[in-house]
Amino acid sequence: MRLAADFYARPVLKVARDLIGCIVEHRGVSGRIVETEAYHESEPACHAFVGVTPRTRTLFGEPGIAYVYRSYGIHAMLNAVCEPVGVGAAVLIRALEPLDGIEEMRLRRGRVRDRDLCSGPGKLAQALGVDLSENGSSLLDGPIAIGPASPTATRTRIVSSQRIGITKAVELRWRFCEAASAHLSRPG
DNA sequence: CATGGGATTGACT
DNA sequence: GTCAATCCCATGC
Repeated sequence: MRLAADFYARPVLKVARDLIGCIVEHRGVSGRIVETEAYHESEPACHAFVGVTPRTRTLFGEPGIAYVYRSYGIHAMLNAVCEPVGVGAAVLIRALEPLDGIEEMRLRRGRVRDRDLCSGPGKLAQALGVDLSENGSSLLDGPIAIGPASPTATRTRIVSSQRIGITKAVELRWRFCEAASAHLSRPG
């Protein structure tokens, strides 16, 4: 079961918070989301701040598609596009707790502690095998799937903090973490 | 067409 | 703690 389009067609801050605990899956490899960040066209840290360009076109597309881009020439970053068509906004998936396909993650990630298999946006994209060709693909029926959090899971405490690695709009506390998780990119 | 800057990571001192 | 890798693309001439 996957999250539906109307889940993504909401304010990006709400989606970022609600994605904590949800399950990302790609070709049999999956993990539980423990860290996200929200980005919105109204603030300069968001790629969409500059308007529609070849790079940002995906961000303005249908809610529920993937925005995948290359960071620092090396790493793939996986985002879920949010808000109505025409609004540039997305949630960056920053860390996962590995669930399925852990052996495959180890093969792709090399010799690291299991808690570091997906403890960062570049790491999790590598562990899942997500690449730039999946930019614009649908999370509703494409190769990357996001399913709801388990209803039986114990309710976890979610904390917000400043986003990581940006130089603009640093004051916004648009990062969301599962406080108790051992799989964060950095402590909450 | 040339330039510069990243929503990062891992290796190294 | 410091620092380089590496490439897409936005910007400016």
